[in-house]
Amino acid sequence: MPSRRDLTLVAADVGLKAPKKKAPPPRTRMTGKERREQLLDVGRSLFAEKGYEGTSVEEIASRAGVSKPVVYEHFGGKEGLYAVVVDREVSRMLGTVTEGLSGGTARELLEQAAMALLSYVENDSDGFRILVRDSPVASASGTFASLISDIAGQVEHILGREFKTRGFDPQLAPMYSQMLVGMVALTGQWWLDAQKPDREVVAAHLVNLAWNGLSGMEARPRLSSDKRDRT
Amino acid sequence: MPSRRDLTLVAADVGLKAPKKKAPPPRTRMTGKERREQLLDVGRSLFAEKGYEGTSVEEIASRAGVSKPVVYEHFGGKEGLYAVVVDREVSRMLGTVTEGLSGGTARELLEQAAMALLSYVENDSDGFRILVRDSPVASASGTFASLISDIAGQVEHILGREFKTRGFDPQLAPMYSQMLVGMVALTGQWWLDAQKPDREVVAAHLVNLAWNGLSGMEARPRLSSDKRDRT
DNA sequence: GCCGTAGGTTACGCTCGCGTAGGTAGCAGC
DNA sequence: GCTGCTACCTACGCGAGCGTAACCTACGGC
Repeated sequence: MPSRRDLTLVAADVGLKAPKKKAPPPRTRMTGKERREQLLDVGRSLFAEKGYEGTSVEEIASRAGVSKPVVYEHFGGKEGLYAVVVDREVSRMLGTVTEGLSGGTARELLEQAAMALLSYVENDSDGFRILVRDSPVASASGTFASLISDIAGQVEHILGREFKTRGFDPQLAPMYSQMLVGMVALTGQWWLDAQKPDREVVAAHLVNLAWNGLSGMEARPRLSSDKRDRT
Repeated sequence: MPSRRDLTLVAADVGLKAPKKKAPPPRTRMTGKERREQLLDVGRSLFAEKGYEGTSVEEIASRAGVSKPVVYEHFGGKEGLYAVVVDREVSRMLGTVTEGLSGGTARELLEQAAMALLSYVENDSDGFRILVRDSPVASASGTFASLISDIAGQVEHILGREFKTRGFDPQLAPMYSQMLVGMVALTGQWWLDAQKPDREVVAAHLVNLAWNGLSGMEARPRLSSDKRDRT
């Protein structure tokens, strides 16, 4: 038996790789941390593309240029990896949004939130896709609650406060949170597909509907932070 | 047709034990049509509960009190069954909504649509759950488009017309469709979970936000068709 | 009463994908 | 140069689940 394993490193990249879109993995040796991050990246991308169940551990490993046990070494399994990916993505999204809020009037806050959220969608579209999809077992087990629905729960508090000062029943905040989040979420998905209008334009229209309602909609809405003239 | 069939029919309706989880299979013999309908019912319920991939053909068959090949006989496979279930559900939903529209002002149409949609959610919650979930391979293949997003496309036309008469750019109709549909869809999901307010109340608030916007919201909105006093 | 057919069954083959056992290559540090 | 640790590998066990082949059975027509 030839024990010169380093040759396999050379031979590997020409290898009989999986179907189509495959780049020759350089088969590098990384530190634990590096590999872990890389696996998270690869996993995020694949989960976004094919969903949790549609993604196999083997594919993740192969895309990362390693073999399955490496994944199990780091995350204990598919669900472990997924959990970390989702957790990171949730906080990344919430971070992006809360960071984007600089205060001001309610209307301004709304605009800022819309812009921040669309930024997240644009910059981290894979993450957004994952959040929008239903979770692996969560949706199967017992009550039906998507990740976004959970996230909408986070909005309750902000909205609840605003409701109170405006004299509305704060008990209704959850419901309105769902409405607003649903509005943004589906629009975000649609926007990802047909990337037609710029982020600012989408945000302006989003705010237009949410703030003015159908009855008071402006034909060419603009964000208050925006100086340009747009459709 | 006078027949001993009747006996099996009597036994058959015992087989329509949709609500509960498991029961000893009564092992009835049905006609092709009956079995087909039953399988569709069972399939709908299971797909709603566990999603497409989470549901096995075996489980469908067993829940219907038959063996697997029966399913293949009728639908050619899991995907075939799913396709029929989805197709029926889409048209059932669209039917419910369009039926609920009796015309009038834009505002009235909106109210009617909201009420009709919530009726659908209430009466056919399994179907709604399926529509809200992502499709089997559709989401995996190429571009990302959920069923609801497709449905939102149907709304474009109605909205487009309204936009034209109101002097808005009808090119923007798709975007606003997504917003409105997303709003209703997520609210519907949330409502299924915590069945808190009555349908009329949810509809009233839905219309409140969609029509008046956050800036002009009423604290205790009512549908114009509603005579009662509500929160 | 016989028999065709609709409705159904049991029993398999096969693939995919999860998770694991057990071994190998390089890079410390003494 | 041996020891040992970290990163990584090949190779398998195994169950779930799709789909099929082949056989069974009761009912209703003639």
